[in-house]
Amino acid sequence: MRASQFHLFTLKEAPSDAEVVSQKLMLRAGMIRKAAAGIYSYMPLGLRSIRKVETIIREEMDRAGAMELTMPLVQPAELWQETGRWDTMGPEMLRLQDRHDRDFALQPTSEEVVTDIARQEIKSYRQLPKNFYQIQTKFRDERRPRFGVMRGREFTMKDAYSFDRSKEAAGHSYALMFATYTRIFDRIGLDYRAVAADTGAIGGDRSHEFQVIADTGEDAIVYCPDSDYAANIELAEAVSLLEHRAEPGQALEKTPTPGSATCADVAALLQVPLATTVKSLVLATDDVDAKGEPAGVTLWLLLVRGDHSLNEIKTSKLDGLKTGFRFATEAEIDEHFGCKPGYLGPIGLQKPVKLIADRTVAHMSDFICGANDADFHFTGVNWGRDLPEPDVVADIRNVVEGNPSPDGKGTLAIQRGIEVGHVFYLGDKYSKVMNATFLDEDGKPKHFEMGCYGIGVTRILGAAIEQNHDARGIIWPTAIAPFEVVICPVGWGKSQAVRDEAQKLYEALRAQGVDVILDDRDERPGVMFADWELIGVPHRVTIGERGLKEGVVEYQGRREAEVSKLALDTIAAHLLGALGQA
RNA sequence: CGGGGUGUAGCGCAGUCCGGUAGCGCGCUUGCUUUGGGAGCAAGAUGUCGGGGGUUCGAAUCCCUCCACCCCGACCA
Repeated sequence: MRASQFHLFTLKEAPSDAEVVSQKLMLRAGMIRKAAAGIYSYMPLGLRSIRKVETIIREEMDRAGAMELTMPLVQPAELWQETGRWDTMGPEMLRLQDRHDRDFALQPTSEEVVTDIARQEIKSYRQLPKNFYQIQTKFRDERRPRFGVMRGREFTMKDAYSFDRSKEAAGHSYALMFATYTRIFDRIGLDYRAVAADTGAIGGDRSHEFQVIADTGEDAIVYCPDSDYAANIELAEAVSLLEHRAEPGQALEKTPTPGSATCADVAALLQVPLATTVKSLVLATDDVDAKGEPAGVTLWLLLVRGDHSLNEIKTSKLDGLKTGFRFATEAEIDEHFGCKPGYLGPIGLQKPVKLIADRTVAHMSDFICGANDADFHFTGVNWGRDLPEPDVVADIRNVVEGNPSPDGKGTLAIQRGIEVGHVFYLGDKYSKVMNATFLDEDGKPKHFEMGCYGIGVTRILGAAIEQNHDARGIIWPTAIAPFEVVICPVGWGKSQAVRDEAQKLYEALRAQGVDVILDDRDERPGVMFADWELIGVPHRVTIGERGLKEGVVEYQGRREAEVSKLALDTIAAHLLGALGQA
C-alpha cells in the first residue's frame, strides 16, 4: 500500500467528547469516526485491524471444527417471544416494526435464532456435536454507551453456539472452546487472563471470562500468584479472616460518636482499627401473596466488616433475595430501626428484620456497630451475649488484596481487566423452552446441551490500545496492527536515490508477504514520524540521502527509544526476522 | 432512568454575563521559500452560532420549548 493512495487522516487534537485513551487515539489516528453515541464508522485504517482480529478468530474457530454462518441482524419477535426474552430483555434490545407492523429486534445475541436452526436441521445424535459461529454486528441499546469502542451500542462480536447430545459431551465442547480462546488471545498478542465468572441471567454452572489486563478496565479480577485460582471479583470467594470467634473481652457499652456516620469516622474518632467495626446495610424485598398481590415488605440487615464492601452478585444468590432486592427507603429503615442511616445496627430493633452476617463478621468479637440511636455506637459487642446469632452466615463481601486464596495456596492479588471473551455452558435452558430435540441412540428425543461463546471483536481493539500506548500514540501488537512495517523516505520529492531504494525495499517486502506501507506523500520527516507513531505501526524504516551515502538505512521499533543504523542490503532480512519473532 | 454539564468552521476553543457587521489556533486551497522530528511568508475557501418559537428596530447573546452529545451514578451474557 502506498500512503498517497490510502486514506490517512490524523488529528493533532482529540474531539473533546472523547474520554478514554483508546477512544482518543483511535479518533486521532483516523481509525474510527463517531456517527452517534456508541455508534462508529470503521475507517479503512481501523478496518484493517478489525480484519486481522477476525482472521485469527476464523482460523482458530475453523481449526476447532466450528462452522461459520451468519444469522439475521433483524430477527422476528416470535422467536424471542418463545423464550420469553422479548419481555425480559428490556429496552436494551432495540425493537422495530416493518411496514406490516410486525415486530422485530436488532440482534443483541442469537441464541433464539441458532436454536431454531438446530431444531430444524439437526435430527439425529449422529449429527452431533456441532458448533456454529458468526462474526456479526450486534446492537445493544446501552443506557449509557461510553469509552468509545469499549462499550458501544453497535459492535462486532464473534458468537458461537455448541450443540451436544449430553452434558459430558457439552463439557468437551466447552473445554475445546476454552483452549481455542487461549490460542486466539495468544496469537493476538495481548496480556490477558482467563477467570471464573458469574453466569448472570443465563444460569448454568460453568463460565469463564477472558480479561485483557489494563488499569482502565471496568472489571476487577482476582487471582492467586501461587496457584491457578482466578475469578472475577463478582464471583471470587471471600473466606473468613478469623478462624474462630474469640471469647468476649469487653463489656457492651453505648458510646457517643457525634457526627460519625461512617465506619471510617467512628474508627478514627475512637482511635481503633477499621477492622474492629461492622457496617450495616439494609435491603428490602417486596413480598407477594399466593395471588401475586403485594403483601408487605421484608427488611434485611446485612453486616460486613467496616473495611469490606458488599458484593451484590453474591447477595442476590441468597435464599429470599434471589428474586430481586432493593436498598430500603429511609422511611422503611426508620420504621424498623427507629433511627436514620449512619447509626444502624443489629441491637435494639423496633421491628424484626432478617439478619445476615458475612463470614468474617460472624467470627468477630468485641466489635463496634451502630446503636440505632443517632450519634451513638455500641462497642464491645459480642454474638450470643449481646444479640442472638445471625439468621444466616454467608459470603456477601468482595475480596480484597491480600485475602487468603480460597484454594488455601497463598494470598489473593487484584488487577483491572477488560472483558474481551466469555465462554458459557448453557445446558438445556434454550433447547427446552424452544423444544429443540434430536433423536438419541435409544430412539428417544432429547434436548440439546448447549454452550455459547462470545468474543468482542471491536472491543479487542480498544483493549489492545488501553494496554499498549505511550505519549505518542498507539503501540499495536504486530498481529493486529493495520500495517506491519512503514517505510519513511526522507526527501521523496527531490531524491531519485531515495525513491529508488524505498521502492526497492517496498517491493522486496511485499514479495515476502509483509504488510508494508510506503509513505510516498512527500511529507517532512517530522510529519511522517508523528503520523506513524500515532497510528502505531510496529516497525519503521527511514531512508534518506544522508544514510544512503554510507549505505545504511535507519530502523526503529515502535517500542524502542533509539534508532539503529543497518546496512541497506540487510534491512529486509532484519525486518523479516523481527516479524518472524513477533 | 436520577443528578450535573456542553452545543459557535473538519478538530480544539474565544465571544454569551452587559443584544449592534461571527472570531482565534490547527487543518484545508493557491503561490513562493524551506526540507532529518508536527516549516516560514503571502493570498484564499469553509458557519442554517444544535432545531423551533418568542421579545426587540436588531438575537450566537435575553425568554420558552424540543433535540443531540458528554460526565457521575444506577444498569449490564
